[in-house]
Amino acid sequence: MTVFNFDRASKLAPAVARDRAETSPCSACSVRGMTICAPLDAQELTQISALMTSVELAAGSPLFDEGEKAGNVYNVTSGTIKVYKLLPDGRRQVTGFLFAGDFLGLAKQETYAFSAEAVTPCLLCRFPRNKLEDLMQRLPKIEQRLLGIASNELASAQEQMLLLGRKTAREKIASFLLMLAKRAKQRGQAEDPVTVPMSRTDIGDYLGLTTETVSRTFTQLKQEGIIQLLPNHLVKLVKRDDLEEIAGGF
Amino acid sequence: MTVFNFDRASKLAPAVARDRAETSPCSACSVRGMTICAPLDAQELTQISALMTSVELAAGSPLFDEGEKAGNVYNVTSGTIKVYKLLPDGRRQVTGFLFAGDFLGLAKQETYAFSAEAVTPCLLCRFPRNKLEDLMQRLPKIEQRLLGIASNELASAQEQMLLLGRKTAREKIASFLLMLAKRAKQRGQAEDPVTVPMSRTDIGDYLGLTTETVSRTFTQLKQEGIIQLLPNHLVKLVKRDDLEEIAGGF
DNA sequence: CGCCCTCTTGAAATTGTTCAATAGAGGTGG
DNA sequence: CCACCTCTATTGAACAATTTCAAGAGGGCG
Repeated sequence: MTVFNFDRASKLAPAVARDRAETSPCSACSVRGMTICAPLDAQELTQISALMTSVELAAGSPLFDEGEKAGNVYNVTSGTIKVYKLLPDGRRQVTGFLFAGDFLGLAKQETYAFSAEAVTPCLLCRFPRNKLEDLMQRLPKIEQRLLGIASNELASAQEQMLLLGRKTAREKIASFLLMLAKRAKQRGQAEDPVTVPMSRTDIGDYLGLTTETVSRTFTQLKQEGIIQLLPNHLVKLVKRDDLEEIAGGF
Repeated sequence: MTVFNFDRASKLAPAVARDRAETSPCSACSVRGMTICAPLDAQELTQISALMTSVELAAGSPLFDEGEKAGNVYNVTSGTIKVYKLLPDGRRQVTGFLFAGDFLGLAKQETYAFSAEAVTPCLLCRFPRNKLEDLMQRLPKIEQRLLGIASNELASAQEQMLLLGRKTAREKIASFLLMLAKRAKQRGQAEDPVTVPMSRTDIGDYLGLTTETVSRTFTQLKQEGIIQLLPNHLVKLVKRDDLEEIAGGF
């Protein structure tokens, strides 16, 4: 079994890493075009894949914790990861959700600035940071790509600050659903009945709301016929225009 | 007059740019060590300074607006800049304040993702983006530096999301004052009577609060003897430990 | 089939906002 | 140099959105 089969992961053991022997397994990677590997040719892929270890995570398993030594960076190949920060008393802010193709672990400092945990079963590619840095010296394309990724994340972070600081609960939920739809589309997945794999608590911690408010707002939108709550974590965006209107230009 | 005299700017015309003739004016730059120029030697400084134009901004003058073509990047050499996003109905989120030594204008996309405006009179170094990108090809050190800056900004952005999503007004104000003090210290300025150059409205728009709440919270902290509000936008952090306690691990 | 965890719903409480008025500070011109 | 004017900051009271506390319903997994 190759680790590059997606969306079939079930009954995964937590945080199992396995060595890889195949030559350039990356050539079969379905998310290659979206991530740090995108600008590399076949020969360079072989080089980077030599550094890579694949990691499986069961739903709910931690990938790393804030403050831990930042030894690795990751690429999500399937599943959903949440990234969060905690206050001393336990209040949590989810600062992002990561899906197939997303990059994770950028840290200028020696330690991670946030914790990361699997929301669903996940597959990731892991790269030791020091080795990747060595490779970057020889392949500046990677560094350029990383800078591009960081710029995009910075723009998203600002969008999220606008949401957290200035939007109402209703606007937050609308923005959130549209964001999920947009990102699903980007990675070639269905965007209309959009998959919402995370719990109400996670959504609340992402949007700066309580679970109750998230739940109430979903119900409200449902009763207005703007969305439908389907089984299997699916949400149908019945009146997408209304959602866009509510979200306020996201 | 060199543009590298700081803190004396007064009666500035808005957005005046002037060509520069001196060779490597950067050698006298007081913020060089903190910015993209940090890793460059004298000869490389000459190269980068050849691309540079200096810009003066009067307090309240815009530097650029969200959506505008992102033609330049900037380095703040003195003064305070605010960076913000707007909702269609005018609600504003200030996503950051920039001080001497800070870098501004990173944009993967063709257009700026935010607006920037001077809070106080400012001096900046301006670099055309395309020319800087050419130079980066030859001097990968710059790109590395930029990636480092972006990583730091990303970490700050996540800290700010935690603040916006999960902290109370009191905690937000405490965190804000400590952040200002910390950054003043970093650039070698007084950190105890800390300078708070921005208006209550700007602070509110940064912290996701109204001016009234900002004002009330300042008053409350003052009455508890935790801070003192001095003239000239100065705030004395009388009980810094209490502030740290209130801020909750920032 | 039943248990447990998540989600939903309700009512009360609270934080922060909104609306409104006053006080203060900085800048201008006489 | 002082008085005035305007913009910003402060303070108060009523209001509203969201949270908190509490209970019940639903759904998935063993």
